[in-house]
Amino acid sequence: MKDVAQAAGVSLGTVSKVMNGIPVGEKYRVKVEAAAKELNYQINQYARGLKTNQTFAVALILPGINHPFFSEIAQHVCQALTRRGYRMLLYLTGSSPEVEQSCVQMVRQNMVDGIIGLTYNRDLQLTDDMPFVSIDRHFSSGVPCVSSDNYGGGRLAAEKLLELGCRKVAYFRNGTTQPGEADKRGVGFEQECRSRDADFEVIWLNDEEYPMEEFRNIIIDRVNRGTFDFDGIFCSTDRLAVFVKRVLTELGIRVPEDVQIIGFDGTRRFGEDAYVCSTIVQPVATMAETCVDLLFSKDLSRTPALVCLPVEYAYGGTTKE
Amino acid sequence: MKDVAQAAGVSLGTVSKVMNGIPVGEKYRVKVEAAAKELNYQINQYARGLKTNQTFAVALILPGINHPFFSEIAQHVCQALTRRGYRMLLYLTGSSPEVEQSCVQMVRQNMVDGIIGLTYNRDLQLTDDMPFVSIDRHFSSGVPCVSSDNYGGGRLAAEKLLELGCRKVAYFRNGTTQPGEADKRGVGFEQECRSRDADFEVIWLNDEEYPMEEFRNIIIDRVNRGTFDFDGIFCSTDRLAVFVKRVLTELGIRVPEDVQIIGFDGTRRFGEDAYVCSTIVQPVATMAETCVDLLFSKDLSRTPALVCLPVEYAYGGTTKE
DNA sequence: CGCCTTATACGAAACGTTACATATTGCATG
DNA sequence: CATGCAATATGTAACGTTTCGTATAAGGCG
Repeated sequence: MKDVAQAAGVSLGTVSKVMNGIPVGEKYRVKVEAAAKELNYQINQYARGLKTNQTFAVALILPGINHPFFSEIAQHVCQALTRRGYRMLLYLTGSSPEVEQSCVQMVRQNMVDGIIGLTYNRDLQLTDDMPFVSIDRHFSSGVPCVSSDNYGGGRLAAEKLLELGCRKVAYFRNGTTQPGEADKRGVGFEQECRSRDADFEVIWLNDEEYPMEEFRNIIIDRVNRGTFDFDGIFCSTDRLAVFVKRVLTELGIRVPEDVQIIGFDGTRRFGEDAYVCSTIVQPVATMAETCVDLLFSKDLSRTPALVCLPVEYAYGGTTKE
Repeated sequence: MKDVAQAAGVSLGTVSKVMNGIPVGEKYRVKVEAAAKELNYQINQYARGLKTNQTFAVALILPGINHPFFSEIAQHVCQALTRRGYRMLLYLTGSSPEVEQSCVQMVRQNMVDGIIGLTYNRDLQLTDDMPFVSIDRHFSSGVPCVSSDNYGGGRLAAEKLLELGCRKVAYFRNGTTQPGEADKRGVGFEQECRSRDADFEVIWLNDEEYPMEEFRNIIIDRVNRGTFDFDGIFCSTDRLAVFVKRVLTELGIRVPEDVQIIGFDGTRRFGEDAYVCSTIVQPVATMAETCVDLLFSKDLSRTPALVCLPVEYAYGGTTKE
């Protein structure tokens, strides 16, 4: 910058103004721009960040990125940020609370302007001076949380299964014991079943103790005992739904003729528009963009604490319709 | 840091040393560490970066992240970087040369310590002072390129198809006209066919002009004319392979009984270990880690210009075995 | 006990910006 | 033509680190 100033015969302050688009005398601006191009000058964001405490960077914290749901979130968050001239730091935690905490730590050091996080650590210490938007997890304090309508999705799943003729339905759930918005899927499902006086059961395996494979044993066990009397299953994720479908098929139980299955997420087949199973579709793109919007809303404290985006049902072959 | 120094009754230099793990008198170290914890001191990476020109950040440039191949790359690169105490900036280009160039630009401003890029822009201007490792694209200058053994993969595909009994095989390719390492898939395929005196044909659609859907028209057209005489197809990507399989199935052509198909990448079904099609598997994890290794190798100029990682064939239902 | 050597903490300068107070310019007015 | 005022460029002091030359303390030896 010093070189540019010298080459253009102006002061540093003037160069600074030009680089920031602050109005400056026409002839000066031209000279500075010429000199900058000539010298291939690149502004040093680290010096700027040091001075302004603005870094034009946002951190995205995710458990991983190998799941379509996560990678879609990342994709849309990244695009939304780029559109606003921001860049994205990606942190992958593997769902480990410790790693999650250390991310927040790192993120503070790196002085990003904000964080968007899909975390599981219930005691995550976030500094109140750091804009934070959470996905699928409602923190106590004034951190906004965006999620899809998990409760409504649960109800919708029950409604669909029952309207498609199921007599006894089940909710299969795996995942962490850490409380999150996703819990409401089960709540909605139960309530809808109750209000319809329908027979239902909940089978919940937390994956701290059991791998998803454990569902296989449970199913086989109940089949053997003759207590596998469901004709409709709502699974907490598409991943689980696909797995359950496979197990049932292996056992000679037909899907969807004998048992109908609905998943949650809206995961599509690779290279196709079709869904991997009948499912409750989360509006991932909208969720991601809402996160970014929220992060940039001027007054974070006066912002809605919980943004709940609408879900919809989609047919994917594991239900009759 | 000033506060910490004051609280500990030492100078800034001493605090700096403690924070960087440089040996310092025991009693000083203890006092400084206590004060730092007390004041919840966080080092300011921007100030440090300004001074040292080391940012402990690496940029990963990808076309997008919605494709399993890309997201796996991102996942492993991120993990490898984290393991080394680095963080990752993610840039998504959508395969646009302009965006790719502007990424390099941004990346220079942000003063990352290096770039790993999967780019298509053949005239990408990279500064020679910036460590750059390329995936699947061999630049002229001293930028190392890591890719899987595309040539060998092409030969392997031909070998497999022919050994599984195919009499006339084809290479279906879509993608950019921009030259890249992936071109060698076709070269290897052709050579293996020639050396076996086998009948083969190449159908290449660049997606600047045609969407992948165009393959449907070509296939239908040839079926109608009676010139669809292949019994083995090697597709440049799994994506294309899956598509072609679907088209053939729609036309009543059985896969793999009538036509066997091999793809490229090693994409797995969602939630299963199985591959989406019979395929040549790229060692994505190794590729990603090699990129990071290369980026950190002391003397980038004396580093191999092209690292070629072994591929392997995997059965995925679209071949007889 | 004093001097010299070695080790180690100190202090100031610098990294590349921005922002504010000050100086300069240009222009209109009396 | 001098004066005053507005507009605009200049110069300088930070921002929070690291680094390096200098000063100080500690320890060993004569």
